[in-house]
Amino acid sequence: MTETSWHEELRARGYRVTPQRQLVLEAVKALEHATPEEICTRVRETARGVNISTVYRTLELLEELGMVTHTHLGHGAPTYHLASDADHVHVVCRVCGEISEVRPDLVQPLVDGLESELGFATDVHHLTVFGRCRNCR
Amino acid sequence: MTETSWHEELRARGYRVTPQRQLVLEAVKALEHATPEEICTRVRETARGVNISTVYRTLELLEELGMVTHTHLGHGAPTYHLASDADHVHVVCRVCGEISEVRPDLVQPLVDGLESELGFATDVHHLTVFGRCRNCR
DNA sequence: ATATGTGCAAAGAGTTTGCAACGGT
DNA sequence: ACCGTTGCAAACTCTTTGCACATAT
Repeated sequence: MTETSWHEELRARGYRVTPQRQLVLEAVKALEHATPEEICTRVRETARGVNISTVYRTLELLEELGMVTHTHLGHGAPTYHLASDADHVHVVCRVCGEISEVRPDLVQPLVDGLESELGFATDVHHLTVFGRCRNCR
Repeated sequence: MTETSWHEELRARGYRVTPQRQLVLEAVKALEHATPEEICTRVRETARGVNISTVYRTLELLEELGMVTHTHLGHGAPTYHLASDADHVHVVCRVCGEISEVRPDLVQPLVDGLESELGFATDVHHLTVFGRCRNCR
C-alpha cells in the first residue's frame, strides 16, 4: 500500500488523516511486534505527544482497515505489526521467552486440514505456537 | 491420576491438601474451559467460600504440578482444563466466537516441522487457532 | 461549519501481593 | 507447634469510555 493510498482509504470511509494516525502507523512499521505501550513511547519521541488511549483507538482502526494485525506472544499486552509483514508464524519459548518466526508453509497442512474438515478459514497471522526451544528443553 | 495420588504428590512436595484445592480441581474437571471467575463462582455454589485470589494461586499450583493447563480462547481471561483432557487443539471463530476442538494429529506436521527445523518442543495443549468458521466466512 | 478525533481522567477487567489470621501435618 | 495456606484489601497492568476541546475536511 502506498503512502497516499491509505490516506484515500481513510477518507473514503469518512475517517480523517491525522498526525497521530500517521505516527502510530510509522511506529508499528518501525518497531515490529510492538505493544501499545511501546508504540506510544516511540511516538512520543517524535516531539508530538500522543495519548495512550489514542494509540489504542488508532490500532483498532488500522486493524479494522486491514493494515495491521496483532498477536499474543505471551501473557501480557498483544504485539502489533504491519499486515504486509505478517507472512510468518510466531514460535515462542515459554521458558526463556525467545521469539522465532517460521515459514508459513509449516502450518499449511494444518490450514488445509481445518479447511477440509471444518470449512474453517485459519488466520495464520494470528497464530502463535508456544513450547520450549532447543536450549530450554 | 487417582484421587489419592495427587494428595500424595502435594504432600511429597511439602504442599498441603486443603478443601479449597480439592474444590478448585473438581470445578476445573466439571466445567471444562472455565475462566478463574467461573471456577470461583462454581466453587462458591458448594457452600464453602473460596476467594478469587486463592483460585488464582491454586490454578498456578495445579498447573505447575502438571494437573491442569490453560489456553487463551479470546481476548479475555484464560480458560483452564484438566491436563488429561487436553489432547485436542482449540479452534476459535473470531466472528461468532464458536469454539471447536480438533484431533491433535492435524497439527502433527507442524509439530514435526518445528522439531526438526528448530529443535522446538511444541506445547500442543496451549495451541489455539483463530480464524473464521464455515458460517462466518 | 461540522462532525470526527484527541487528551484527560476515571472506570473497568483481570491479576498479583502483603499481611494477619487460620488450619493441615 | 510449625509453617504452609487463606481471605481481605490494596495495588497493579492493560484497556475502554465519557466528555469537553481541538482540528481535518
